[in-house]
Amino acid sequence: MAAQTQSPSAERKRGSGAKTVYELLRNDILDLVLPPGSPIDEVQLAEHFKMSRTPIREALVRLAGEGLIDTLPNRSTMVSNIDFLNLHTFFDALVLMYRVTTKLAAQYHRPADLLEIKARQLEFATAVANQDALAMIAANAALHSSIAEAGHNPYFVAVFNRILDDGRRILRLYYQSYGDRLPQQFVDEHEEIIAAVAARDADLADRLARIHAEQIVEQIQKLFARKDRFDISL
Amino acid sequence: MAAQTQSPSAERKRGSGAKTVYELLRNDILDLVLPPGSPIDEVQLAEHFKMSRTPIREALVRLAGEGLIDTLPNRSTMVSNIDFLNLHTFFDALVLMYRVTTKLAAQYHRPADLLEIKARQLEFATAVANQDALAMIAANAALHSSIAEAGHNPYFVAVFNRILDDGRRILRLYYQSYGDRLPQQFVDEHEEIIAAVAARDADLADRLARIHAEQIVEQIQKLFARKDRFDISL
DNA sequence: TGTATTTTTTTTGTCGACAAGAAATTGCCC
DNA sequence: GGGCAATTTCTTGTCGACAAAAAAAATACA
Repeated sequence: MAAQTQSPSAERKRGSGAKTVYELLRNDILDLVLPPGSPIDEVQLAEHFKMSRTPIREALVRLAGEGLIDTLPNRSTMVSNIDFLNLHTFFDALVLMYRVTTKLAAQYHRPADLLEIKARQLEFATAVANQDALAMIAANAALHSSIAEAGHNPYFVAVFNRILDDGRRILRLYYQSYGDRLPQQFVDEHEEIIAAVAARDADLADRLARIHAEQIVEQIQKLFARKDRFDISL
Repeated sequence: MAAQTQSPSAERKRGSGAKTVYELLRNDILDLVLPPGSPIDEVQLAEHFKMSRTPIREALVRLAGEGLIDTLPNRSTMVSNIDFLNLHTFFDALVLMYRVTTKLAAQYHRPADLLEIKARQLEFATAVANQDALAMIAANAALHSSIAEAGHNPYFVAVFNRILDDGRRILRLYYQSYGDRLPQQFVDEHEEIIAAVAARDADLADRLARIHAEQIVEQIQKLFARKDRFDISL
């Protein structure tokens, strides 16, 4: 029923089947092309991508492992819901992981990491300049993910990526369009954080990350408050 | 080649195939019945469990998602290695997550959580009394996992479980037998932590968790130092 | 008309088979 | 005897088909 994005390429290589389906579905879920609750039909996906159900199934198992889809035994599977009732757990995790990963990045980053981080920051700034909300959200997540990678702690990288994924969905839900000047402020704050990381100033990086994270939390809460005033349906 | 534990039950229900294989393999990996590097053969597992390769495959995909096995494209898959060169990342994550989850448990636990925690603590004490190292390791992980659950933050629960899984493997590697008096000390420390959680004293819980975690880290480092003296092969 | 029961439909879980990729083996040439 | 190419073997990735479970629809009965 829901029209997926990409067209199925003419010829697929062996082993690429599950991977491509996984990545496309994942992006559609995170960008809310497939909003929470959307039914996921194996046969439909199979004929859409012109492959058998087996690789589709593998992609779904992976997505279920990441908590992006829910599978009822023997029955339907659908895009997982966002738990708005417990947003504070999301905020707690977001702030702490922003701080920890940024601090570790300041301590343990290597030259190549900085190049990656700066490339991501450039993408973010470009998205802001283009007023492309969707690209901005994705680029922001990618930037902070690259900072986490620079900390070289696989445990923190894994959680943080999961948190950022949920953040992408939540932000996408409320960022229809934005005329605010906040994005530019975020660009500036990112620059400060990157400078602290590059200078290996762990304490400063921690402090800046905390401020940045709390500002994001505050911003999301504001968006929610505004939204709540408009629709009472939830 | 490697002899798995459980015998394949006579009749399996629909939908239980992948789940049982997943759980059995998982336990064998965490208890080092299947040590790092062990080859995982799909057909062999299939005939051992008397089912087709499909459910086996699903179990393997899940395990790969958790990082417990590595899959070479088009080629063999094997139990993932433990990264001894970067143990400090493990220690960093362990200490922080011990602290955070225990603190949150003190703040947000509900009555049912405490019952669960105490049941786990009892299991741990029993394993210590029985001098059953393997059971002790598993019970210790289960106890701290239940404390994390009491914090009701799914992000932290997920990472922490992953950390505890790796911890099970690492500890199993060095705990052939232990005559030390440490286990009893751990029992006592657990009691203190649980009391702090029950009293909703977040700061005390944090402090106790930190001490406990750092002691565990120290203990592991000692084991490693001793081990290193004996075998030079690594 | 409302409810319980049977039947049909829909979707998943499992199976056996086949083909592609990569390693191991063999054969060939020097 | 050693190095290189062709071949075989071995494992995985993919396919189409079938059967079990659960929901939906249809039927029977009060």
